[in-house]
Amino acid sequence: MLDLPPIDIPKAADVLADVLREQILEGQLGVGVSLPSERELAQQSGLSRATVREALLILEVEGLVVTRTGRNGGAEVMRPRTETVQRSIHTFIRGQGVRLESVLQAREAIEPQSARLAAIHHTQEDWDNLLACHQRIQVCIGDIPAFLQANLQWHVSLVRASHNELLIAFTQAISQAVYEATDLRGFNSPEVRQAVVQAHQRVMDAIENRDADAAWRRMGRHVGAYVQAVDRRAKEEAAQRSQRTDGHQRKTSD
Amino acid sequence: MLDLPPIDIPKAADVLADVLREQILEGQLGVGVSLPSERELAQQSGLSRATVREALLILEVEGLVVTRTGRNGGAEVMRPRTETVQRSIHTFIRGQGVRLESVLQAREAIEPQSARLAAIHHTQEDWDNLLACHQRIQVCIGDIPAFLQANLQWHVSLVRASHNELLIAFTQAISQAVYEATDLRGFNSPEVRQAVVQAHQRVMDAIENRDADAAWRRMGRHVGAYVQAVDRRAKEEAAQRSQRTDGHQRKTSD
DNA sequence: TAGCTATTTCGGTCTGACCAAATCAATAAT
DNA sequence: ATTATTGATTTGGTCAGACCGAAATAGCTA
Repeated sequence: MLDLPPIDIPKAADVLADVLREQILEGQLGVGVSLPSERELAQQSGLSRATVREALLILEVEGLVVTRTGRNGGAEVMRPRTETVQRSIHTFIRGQGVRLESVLQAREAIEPQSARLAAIHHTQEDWDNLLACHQRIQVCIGDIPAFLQANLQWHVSLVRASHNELLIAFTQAISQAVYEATDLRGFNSPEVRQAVVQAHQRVMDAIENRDADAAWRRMGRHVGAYVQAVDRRAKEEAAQRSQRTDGHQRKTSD
Repeated sequence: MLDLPPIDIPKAADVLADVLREQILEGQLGVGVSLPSERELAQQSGLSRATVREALLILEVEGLVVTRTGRNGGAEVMRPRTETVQRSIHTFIRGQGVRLESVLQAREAIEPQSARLAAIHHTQEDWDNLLACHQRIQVCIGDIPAFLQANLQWHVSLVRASHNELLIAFTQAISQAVYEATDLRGFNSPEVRQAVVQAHQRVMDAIENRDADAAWRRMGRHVGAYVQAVDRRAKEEAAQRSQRTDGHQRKTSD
């Protein structure tokens, strides 16, 4: 008796999407090139228009094409943008219920290296952006939500200066998650916010001097301090939940 | 004269996808729950079945549902898997033409932190997997492709031991890209491969002793050495390309 | 009871139609 | 001659209805 392993019949739309994706990634279909119209693709592939539409939709969700309507519309090949990766990571974090602790650990890995590379590769424009963010933070130091928003932008600006697309995509996704999960009360005290500004200043000094090691070290301390602060708050709240209000308050710093 | 800003008419399928996605991520539709059939969703939403199918396809590409055929089939809610993030990053790297240099820089950021966390959080099972990979590498040390494949698995096993889903997803995507872009000639000499094994051994010693700092430091040196080796090869080839065959050969070492 | 077949309920695919948006070309007004 | 207007054309977006194949269930038979 023949014992066949389970055979998977791929869907027609998936097959077509695979073919087109490969052609795009292989470079045979350059950025900006317009694919044939759906009706023509259907005729060429021998599939129905509905199936062709499914394949194109897959590529669109993957960020490989944009489709415009109207005459001379259709699917146009595009570069995958960082936003696509960002969306995917963000969905993963939400759907998987990734804890803030894990997100911060990833940030602890990525941002020091980003600072290091920024010190080496930053341009004048990068520096101007970073400086603008730094000043915006100081202006907003009294408005906690605005402060956090500006803080996020500072981190993104910094990693942009690294000119490493992967780190940029990772950081944007992670920063957004951190921002959304941040407990505002952690920034209640003005001293904490002032400490953040000073830490940023130290990192920026290193970057301006193109001192890669110092930038790396100081950024590591900065994000590390944040992790510890969150850790401390979590423990405090756990202690409060267990009703043992021992009455002594630790001071949050940096 | 009225001056209207351009208004965007969202596609029906996108709107439906947004609604369903939000319900899934919000937790109102738990993992494993089956959505109504396409025909029923069409009736409830007042849209056509084709539009409903489009919305479900979007969610499927995003890794939020799986759809099975047959009676009692349909779209079932699932957790986004690391594979989804992996695919997205992999597409980004290929489509954007991210240089190996940039990928290695990202790896340089992620893997030392992974080793650090692995030293802290690894279980017996993690350790067994890591050891198995380590031994497989030594068995395959004469077969360069198999060696590289086993090497990749060692790195993935290590980051798995960190129990940080984000770092795991990042590393899987990055390692795959590194593997695909690796120039086999860089591992021509047995000394290089032996050095890799020894570096792994040192990292594993630190992990076994739960020495987080040592694991972090040694992993940093290991991937840093890899970056430098690739750098050196790139410079050599650049020199060769510029026709200045100066006849003196540098020796590659880890 | 065990095993087989028919039925039912699904998604996957196809056909063909119509609508809305974007473009282009021909025409009319200045 | 140039500009404004208008209609035709192309193309994606949506819809309706049909059929097929896969999978679970119900019912029938041995």
